[in-house]
Amino acid sequence: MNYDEAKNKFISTWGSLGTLWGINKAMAQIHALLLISPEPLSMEDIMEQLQISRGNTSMNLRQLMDWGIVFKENKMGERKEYFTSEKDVQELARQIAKERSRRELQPTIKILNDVSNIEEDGTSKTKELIKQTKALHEMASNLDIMMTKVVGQDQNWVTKALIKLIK
Amino acid sequence: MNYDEAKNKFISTWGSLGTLWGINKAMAQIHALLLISPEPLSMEDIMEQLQISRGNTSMNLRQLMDWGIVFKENKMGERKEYFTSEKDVQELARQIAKERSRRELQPTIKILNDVSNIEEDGTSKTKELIKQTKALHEMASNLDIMMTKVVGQDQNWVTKALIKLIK
DNA sequence: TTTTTATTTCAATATTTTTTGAAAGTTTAA
DNA sequence: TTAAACTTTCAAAAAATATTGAAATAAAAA
Repeated sequence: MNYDEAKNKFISTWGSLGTLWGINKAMAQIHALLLISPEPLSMEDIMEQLQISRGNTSMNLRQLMDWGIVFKENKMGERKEYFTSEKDVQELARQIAKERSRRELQPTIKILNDVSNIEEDGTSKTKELIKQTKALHEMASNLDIMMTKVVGQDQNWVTKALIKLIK
Repeated sequence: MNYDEAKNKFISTWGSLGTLWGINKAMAQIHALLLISPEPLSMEDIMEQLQISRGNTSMNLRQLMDWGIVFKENKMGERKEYFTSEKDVQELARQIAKERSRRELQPTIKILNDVSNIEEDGTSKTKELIKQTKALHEMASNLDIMMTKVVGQDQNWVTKALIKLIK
């Protein structure tokens, strides 16, 4: 496998993986491209390399910046904007975990809490609803703690310790 | 909030959360419904409660069974098939983690490994590709270990210990 | 066997999501 | 100013995905 094959394979894998996790293909591919690019890229560069339209590129770059994993850069003397990705994968994971927690997990936890606190009326269906949503609430809360705290902690203690602990 | 409101809220939340994680709405809603139902439900029951077609119900029930989180049950003397969900949320999480690992994470890890093993040619772009895919490979491998081993281990040691460790 | 009850399949349809591209907007340079 | 370089917006089009429903299949009862 040569460089170009490897690069394309990586970008397309990352792209289809993205859709599987609720991030669209273009967004995931732009991110992949920036992640492995040693130099910042302009919108033109990205459009050309991924064969996507200007509008698409603009919108998805914006979203990546909203996620806090892609940044604008200006080259002196140049009007054009350039973009780079967060290059430290540990920090990348931390940022993604933080955002997914904020956008999905925390709202869900809130709803599970509301639902599990309805009034007990003695019927089995109410009992079951309360029981299951309480259990999900506890699990989601634990997951939230893990996601926002474990990931991105210094690699050399929690993660490594944990993995040793379990192997 | 009364029972019906709470139930609907739970089902629709679970449904829209599903799409965000690569599981379609109907599938997630069927699962939610079964999860809080004290009794097994027939296809008719599900169709009626969620207002979805027979074909849709059949296909998504099949997928849920493929995921190993919904089971067929037969009531004696009855021809109809009934369905239940895995009720233990810990076991549910373990099963989902296992399947996602098998379907997504492991194939990705394999590709990251292939890509990160291309021949070093001294150029900065090749260096960067190798460096980043190696880092992602390591992270994905760690995540895979965590997902398949930590989750679903007896609640009262790993998870609790971990959470205490980090708080 | 034939009929009845229930489930599955899949082409057609509907819905949702993504992408495009051109017009409008913005910013710097002339 | 006006022009040039570049970016954003958004309605329309395209693509991807989910859903329907009726015909085919299966399995049990009459």
